[in-house]
Amino acid sequence: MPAIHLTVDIVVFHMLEDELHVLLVKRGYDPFKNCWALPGGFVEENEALDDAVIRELKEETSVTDVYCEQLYTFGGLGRDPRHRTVTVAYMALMPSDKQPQLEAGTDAADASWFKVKKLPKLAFDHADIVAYGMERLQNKLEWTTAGFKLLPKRFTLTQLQRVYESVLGRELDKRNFRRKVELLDVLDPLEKFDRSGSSRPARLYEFSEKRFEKLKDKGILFPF
Amino acid sequence: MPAIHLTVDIVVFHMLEDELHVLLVKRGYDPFKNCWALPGGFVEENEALDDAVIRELKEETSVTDVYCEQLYTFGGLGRDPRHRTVTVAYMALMPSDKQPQLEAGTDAADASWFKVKKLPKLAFDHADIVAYGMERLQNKLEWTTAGFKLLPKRFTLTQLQRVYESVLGRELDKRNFRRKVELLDVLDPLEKFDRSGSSRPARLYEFSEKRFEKLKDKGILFPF
DNA sequence: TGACAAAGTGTCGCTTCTACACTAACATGG
DNA sequence: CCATGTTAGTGTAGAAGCGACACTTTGTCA
Repeated sequence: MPAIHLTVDIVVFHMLEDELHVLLVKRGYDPFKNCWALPGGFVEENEALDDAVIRELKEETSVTDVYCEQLYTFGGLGRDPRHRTVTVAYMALMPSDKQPQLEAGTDAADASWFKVKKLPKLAFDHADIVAYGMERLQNKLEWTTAGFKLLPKRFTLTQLQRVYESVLGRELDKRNFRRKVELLDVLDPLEKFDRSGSSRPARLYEFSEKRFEKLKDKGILFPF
Repeated sequence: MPAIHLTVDIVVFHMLEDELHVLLVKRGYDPFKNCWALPGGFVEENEALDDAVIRELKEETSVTDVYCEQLYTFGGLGRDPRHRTVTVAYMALMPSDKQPQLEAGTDAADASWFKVKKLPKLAFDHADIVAYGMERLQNKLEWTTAGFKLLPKRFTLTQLQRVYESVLGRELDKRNFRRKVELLDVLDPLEKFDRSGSSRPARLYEFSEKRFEKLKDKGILFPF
């Protein structure tokens, strides 16, 4: 059967200083040597696609247990100047309390986080892949709990709002946002406060999977 | 690089007698010989994924120019009992005025349409793929013009409503449905009527791509 | 020409969305 | 310890959209 090379590429999203970032690695080899690219690599013969993603993520960030989701498969001709390569793109949502150790992987000389607003030129068609990932993330934000997956276990409502603003690319009204969140009734308020700022401390919340399941059982859709 | 076989499989949707149907082919070879399966086949080395879909569709139905969209890539181990096979699933929307010539293709002994409500047992994980396609179609119906792509060029409002009902799997209120359609303002009413029934003839409409583009320019989302 | 069958048409109450401004609580520094 | 700065936290009113609901019109066919 035809010699088609199969890879996975991963758009890893992460909140840093209230802004959405994407993980990029600097390529150590040709093609596109020294160019920034998405983390990823070849799928092994006895490895499910999802497992390849988990493996690559671990190799590049030493992080496990993050939310992953398949985006799209890019299979045009001429994507890779050397071989016929088809790539299955994924996105991953890395909570901001996970501390990824950005390690130079086997085929990556360097790795770092870039604001989605200010990405460098990317190798292959990776700019398209990031754009697709952003679109998917924006959509998912509105009817799933994807937003919480970018936050630490305990977070303030303002932090949550910043996620939505940074992903959607526009400012939201504080009172409307909080009303919607309250109506959802999926957050457990804690008796703890975030005292890291230099003003009034904000209450911390936890996302409650249990309450969320109840909503789904009732057939209530996510109104974000 | 690893010997991974890459295929495409296509969920072809079609309206027959006001009901949503899916095209299936009876497999002529093992594995799953004589079992019903989705049309599809191997991707060739110098062929883009989208082109492979177009080719397969033409081979199985002799139909060209239908709307196609990638769904998801199924890449688990053990999908195919013989080789490691990854399949990129697509869906196609075939308008009900296209007359597909269901031809026995090279690897298909027989082909026919099945109601989505009454599918036979399917080969491989094709049942999962159809389910995924249905979900996608249901979602797209609500915020895109996918519904019109299953209809002939000229159609009645009742025909349009039947598409929505058959895809969504529930009945809709005639007046509410028509109000929404009217508000959308993307249909051109014709001075022609459908006289095929045995009662009051229904006005025919055409979907207007031009009007739809205007809506998008204004930033108005599709409220279906 | 009468019976049948599908086409076509409006309203009202309810829910949901957006726009909008002030007070409360804590930290910091003089 | 008090004044200042900064973010947290809170409610309402008007507009728009949604679902539920029944009857008249217009053609076909026997």
